[in-house]
Amino acid sequence: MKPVTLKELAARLNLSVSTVSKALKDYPDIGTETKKQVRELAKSLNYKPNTLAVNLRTNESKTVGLIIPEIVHHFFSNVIKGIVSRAEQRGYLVIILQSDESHEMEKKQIQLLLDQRVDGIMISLANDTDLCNHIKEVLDQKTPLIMFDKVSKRIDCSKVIIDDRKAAYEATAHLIDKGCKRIAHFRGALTPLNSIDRFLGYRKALLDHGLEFDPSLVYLCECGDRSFEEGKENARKLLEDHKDVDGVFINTDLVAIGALTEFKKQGIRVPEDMKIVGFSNWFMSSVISPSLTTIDQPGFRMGETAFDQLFIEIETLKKGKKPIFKSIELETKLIERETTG
Amino acid sequence: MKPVTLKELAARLNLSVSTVSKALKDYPDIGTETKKQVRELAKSLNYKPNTLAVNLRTNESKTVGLIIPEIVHHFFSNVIKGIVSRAEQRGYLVIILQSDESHEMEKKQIQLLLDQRVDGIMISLANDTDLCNHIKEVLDQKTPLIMFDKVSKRIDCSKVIIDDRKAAYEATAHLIDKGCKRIAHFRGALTPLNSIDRFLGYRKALLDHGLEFDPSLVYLCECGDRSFEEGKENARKLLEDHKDVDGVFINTDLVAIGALTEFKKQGIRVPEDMKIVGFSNWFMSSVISPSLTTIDQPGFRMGETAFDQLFIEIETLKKGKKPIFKSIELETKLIERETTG
DNA sequence: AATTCTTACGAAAACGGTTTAGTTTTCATT
DNA sequence: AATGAAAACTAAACCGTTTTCGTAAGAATT
Repeated sequence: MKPVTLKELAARLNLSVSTVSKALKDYPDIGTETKKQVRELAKSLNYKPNTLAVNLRTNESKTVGLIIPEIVHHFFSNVIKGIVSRAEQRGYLVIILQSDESHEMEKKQIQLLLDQRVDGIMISLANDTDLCNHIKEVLDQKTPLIMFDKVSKRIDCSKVIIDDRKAAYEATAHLIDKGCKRIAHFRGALTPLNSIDRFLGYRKALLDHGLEFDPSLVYLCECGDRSFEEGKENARKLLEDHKDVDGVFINTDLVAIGALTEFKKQGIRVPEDMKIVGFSNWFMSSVISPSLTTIDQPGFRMGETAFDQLFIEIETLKKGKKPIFKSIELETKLIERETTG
Repeated sequence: MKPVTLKELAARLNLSVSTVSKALKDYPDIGTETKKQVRELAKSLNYKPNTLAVNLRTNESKTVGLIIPEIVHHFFSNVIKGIVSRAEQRGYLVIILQSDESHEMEKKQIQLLLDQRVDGIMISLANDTDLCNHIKEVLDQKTPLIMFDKVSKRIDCSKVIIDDRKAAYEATAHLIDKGCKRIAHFRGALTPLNSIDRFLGYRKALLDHGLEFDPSLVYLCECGDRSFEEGKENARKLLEDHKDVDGVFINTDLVAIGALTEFKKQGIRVPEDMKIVGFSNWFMSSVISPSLTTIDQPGFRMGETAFDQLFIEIETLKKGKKPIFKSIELETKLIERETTG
């Protein structure tokens, strides 16, 4: 019941292991008749090369690693899907690890992947990661690395991102276009580059359009498990603090939907009295009523792009060349729906 | 810049490769002084055993495969999370593949995983899978296999499931308890065992409680991408066809939320005029208004359990024993909320 | 007839560990 | 002095491929 090996094929055909190996790989120095025999026997015995041996010999594992902060998350699961689908096309397998937004975990997992000799690593950083020494080690080992979504400026590697600042600018400008005069912002956590940039885009849009930037109109939310509740709470506070607000740009759709729920509950008419723009284009956003205007954040495509770039770098490295690091910026798109109708 | 090998350590210490190997693995026949030296050098040179070589020699890869129909799915991403977390604790890595609900894909991916020599496989079947020859091959190769959620009776292996029939019975009985006299059911696709069992549980509950089973009250939905819309459509049809229905048990929360949305839109009061029970306990269900009564389907725990069982079987097999196949049934729980309040 | 070219195959090293089966040295036992 | 056992180490096989470097036989060239 042992799996068939080259050795066994060779023995049965009275050939050497090397001849059999070459025959199967279509080397030019093997006779056509021999090749035919070898192939037939291989097929009939259902021979499959032992990947473990091939990996050792060729020094590549045909697997890549993926580290994300949280698996159960609409955006990230789309990223996973994009990566997995592209990897499969190229004959690569994907190992997934979840950092749980913990810097310590991230460190361990990078070690795990390096120990496993993966051919490349893709990572979206945990919120609490700012020191990136553990990441540097990846580059030291010449293992190709792609950062996506939550990246660090301090690391010299390829990145796949969106222009959060520009997208947020567009979202806010859209509210202004639609006639909003006093626009609030529910921002994300303080450390991630993402939410900082979205905040900056929001502020710049205000100033560029001659509106005052009022820090008291900026509300914080962690955007974790309690996103929906945070949206409601922030909406409640906003209505208490500021009667004159007529628009709000919100860091994440789920928070936005929470806020929308609260607005409706309190009898605020959306979009007449209050316009809302979210971020991420979660599928529920198109389905609720009123449907949510939002920024489309292309998770699936980000995954695809990240893997494609990783693949390029793996191939380049195999040829002994030095890969060129790229920062790829994916287009976001404002999706106009009823909350700004 | 080459990674450090045993050979190099041996050369530096004037020892043989085998001594170094044993020293690092704490064999009893190596002197304490030698062990100390070896370990110190290994640490200072940052020696890491080459997993590829270890894998070949020990004939295990310390990786397991996971095949699911769809990654971007709340239930499955919870399963993934459960599996990944448990695997990591045990020093295993998880390779993820998505079958896209396609039997053909499933076949290819199983081959991929077997070729990769994973130590075990976990799978939730695609909807269109009924012939399971491709699965049999896994067992032929003595690769441990766990089926979860969508399983097949035809395969003799360990399974992790819930009692869909019982859960559906409980859901329906709850509606009856709350005074419903005429209860509809939005069922899932026709082939998966899951939705069949939920349907059967629904019917049995009706009959056991002296209510008539009326096939025209059963509506079909695919429960794919269009779930929400399907919920709305089915709700619309239901209201047209049957004025007297006062309760509905729905195959999936997302469909239920769609239906709820439609009911509200048409001025049907929930729960006064219409009571609803969903299935899966999606996080949105607790957050919408009125919040949705549902059956909690423990995705995370299912993932954990599936891996735990896989781990047991891998270990058993390593010892040369034959694993005992178990069918593990996880508890579901009725979560009472406002739609049956 | 001697030389060179092809053609078709095989031997063996290599990948980097693990493990079995020795081997040598030392020391205690009879 | 002969025997035995324990301690500490090594040689070598092995896992299953890949690939380099030969080599033998026959064909073609001079």
